[in-house]
Amino acid sequence: MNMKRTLVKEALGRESPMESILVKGWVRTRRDSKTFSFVEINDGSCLKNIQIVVDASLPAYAEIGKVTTGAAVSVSGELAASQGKGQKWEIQASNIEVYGTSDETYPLQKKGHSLEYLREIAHLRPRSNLFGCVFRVRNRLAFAVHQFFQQKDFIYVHTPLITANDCEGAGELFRVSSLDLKNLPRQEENGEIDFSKDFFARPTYLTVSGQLEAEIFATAFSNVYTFGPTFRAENSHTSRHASEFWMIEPEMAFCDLEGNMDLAEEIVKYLVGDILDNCQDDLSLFSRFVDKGLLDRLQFVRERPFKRVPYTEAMEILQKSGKKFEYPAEYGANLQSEHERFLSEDHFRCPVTVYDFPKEIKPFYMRSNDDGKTVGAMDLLVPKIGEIVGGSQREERYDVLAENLKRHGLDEKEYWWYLELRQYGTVEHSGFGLGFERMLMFVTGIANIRDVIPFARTPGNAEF
RNA sequence: UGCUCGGUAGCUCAGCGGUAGAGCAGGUGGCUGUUAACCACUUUGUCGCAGGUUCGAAUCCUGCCCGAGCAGCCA
Repeated sequence: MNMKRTLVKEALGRESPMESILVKGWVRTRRDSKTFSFVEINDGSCLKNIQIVVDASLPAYAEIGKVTTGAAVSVSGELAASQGKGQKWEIQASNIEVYGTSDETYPLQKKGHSLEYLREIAHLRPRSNLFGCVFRVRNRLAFAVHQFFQQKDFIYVHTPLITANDCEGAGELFRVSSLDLKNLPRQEENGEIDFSKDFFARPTYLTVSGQLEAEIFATAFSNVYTFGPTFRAENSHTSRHASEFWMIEPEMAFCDLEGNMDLAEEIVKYLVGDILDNCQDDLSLFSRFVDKGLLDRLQFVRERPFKRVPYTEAMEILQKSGKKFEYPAEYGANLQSEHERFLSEDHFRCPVTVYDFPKEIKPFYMRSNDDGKTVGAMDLLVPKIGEIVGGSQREERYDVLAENLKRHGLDEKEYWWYLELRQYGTVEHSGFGLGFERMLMFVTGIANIRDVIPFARTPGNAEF
């Protein structure tokens, strides 16, 4: 007979016992008694393990020595109310079969491990409690992103990962090439590398943003979003930067900066609320072991309105704060990490959207305001993490955009199609980038971006 | 890339000039409807690598490698 396997999540959520049940998973721990053993099994479907009672009178008990932490097993038996405290259900085993054994060298012993150590065993850490929670929440968060936009009839667009755009000013790029590094073709005139011989007949890179292409789709579908990987070759060693990360980039036609800020705040609240409603068990582990204030902060973010403040006013707040900053808060300067943290953690004590930044510190595509000094940019800052959203209203006026390209030293010809969007049926439009991993850090309380990515890519690290 | 901190048993860490320790994990025995089980006993080390100082270096110095934090860049 072929019995259907039941997931641990489903078994533990049962209202009634089951005469026969089959579960499969990995052994977390075993406790032996004289006449029976307790075995706890986890299959990743939820944080909790299911307790198996294996009586010494069973034929299979002869093999109980193989049922060690880390082993893959299959258990059949009866789902019954537990006689002990601590769990509602347990399985009285009639048979237990070991698929793959494990031994004392198994790196994930049933003791707390440091995050740094677990990072070094990225092939096994998903089997730990903490990372099980992280990646279940990651899954749910990705689902919620799509749900949010689909409910609003945004069109999901797949923008290219390989791009010829190298001058967005957004950090270093990874080059994509199929040229033989040991035998590079050279231009006769100047000896420089001849990229016309390369695969795409031009220099190409991994994308740092799908925004420009998303703008194309927004001027056809009105409301669109991208959700995919992006790449930055910056040599950053911080807890919030990775070389490969996922970004969510909505782009909306017929939408100004205010509508853009509305959407940014709405999605942050929505995602927080969705995780609060659907990942309670996982969140409870984070709030116990990672960040005691997590649940309060998430509730707060879901319920309370965010603050909104123009850049100029933000600078005044920083100047009047009397606080000594390493980098002085002066008009024309970028908001430093310490400034962002002061605004969201000390002054407003909630998420803050700063908008209307000096044009000198922002990219060419942002829309010039009538004051001639600022552009319609916005950053959404959250406590502990800082910038989680960065966006702007895009310059939709052909002449102004062409002038901006010139001012930034960029070649109009390279942006011919971007300019043509302003030549044919141009319209005000806006969008932003939401860092998926930063959102996940915010929602889980995990402090290091390397611990919310299954296999993190950072400078010098791409093993798994 | 700059500054700071760190690398000692499988893991977490103590030792900081006199020749290597604890807790946990593992092993053995006992006990128990147990639940990060408990009790007793017990195994384990190129002290990151390479030089140097010293009678003697895990300990001090130099270089290198690796990791972490902060800053810049940004999401």
